[in-house]
Amino acid sequence: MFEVEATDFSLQASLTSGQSFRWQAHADFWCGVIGKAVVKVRQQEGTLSCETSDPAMGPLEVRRYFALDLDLGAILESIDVDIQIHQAILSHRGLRVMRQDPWETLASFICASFNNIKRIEGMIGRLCQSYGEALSFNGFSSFSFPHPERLAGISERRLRDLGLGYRACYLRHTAKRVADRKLPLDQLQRVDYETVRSALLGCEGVGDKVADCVALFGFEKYEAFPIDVWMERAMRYYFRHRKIGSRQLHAYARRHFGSFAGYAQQYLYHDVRMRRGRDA
DNA sequence: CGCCAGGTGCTGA
DNA sequence: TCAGCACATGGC
Repeated sequence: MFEVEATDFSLQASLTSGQSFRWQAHADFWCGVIGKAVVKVRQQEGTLSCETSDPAMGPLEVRRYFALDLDLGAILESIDVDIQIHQAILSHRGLRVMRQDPWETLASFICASFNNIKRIEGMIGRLCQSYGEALSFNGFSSFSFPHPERLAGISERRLRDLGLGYRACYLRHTAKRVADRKLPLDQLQRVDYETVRSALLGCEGVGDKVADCVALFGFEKYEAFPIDVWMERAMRYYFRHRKIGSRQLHAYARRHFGSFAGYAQQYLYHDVRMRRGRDA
């Protein structure tokens, strides 16, 4: 058991804002998996109390995962440029874009396309249960996210049996590309947004939106601005009646919000979803 | 039952 | 370049 100082942070908002799919809420804590570590986290005001199955998962790693090292105040100030985003910031202050594993993020958001969060969680849960490593900790059992090498060897049929639908072949194809190092995820860590984005677009099942999600949640590319159906709703605020292409919508968002547009996106996304009732 | 969900790929103009 | 369409599945 260890504690991590976490000021200007909302565990609840961060974990319910649709960036991750594997954390489960309990009475007064959250349970999830980071890498190979089962992690129990409880937030009491400015402190996170953590318990974990893996000694390699310490305060530094938790701090990194939840991006507690970033100056959220400065980021929010930079994107606080209109009334809509201002309201979203007031409502969800403390929401942070987490630093998730690139492969898990890529695989997860391929599954997320044209789908709802409830079902995405179910699909990914079954994927981990079937092909991940069993993990346990204090009565909690869970699974690691399966490696690309493992998923590359699973037939499309088996993946479809998990309920992945037509995404099964996309996931299999992408797992192969990563396993064969045609898509070297570890080398993408320090290249710029456009390079990450175009590399990801080479995968089947990865279009503009998925590439932006992976760039933002898996590669810390804060200028990425994923636009899904919820974000299109939020963006109507800026373009009332004018019909506008998604390409221009994207360009506008990046100009309007600046280099942390991805943070603005996450606040707006969470806000519009909370208002209109979760999931459909 | 019809509609919707953190879209993408393919086709034809 | 862009609209129109098919694609699986489960919750509401």
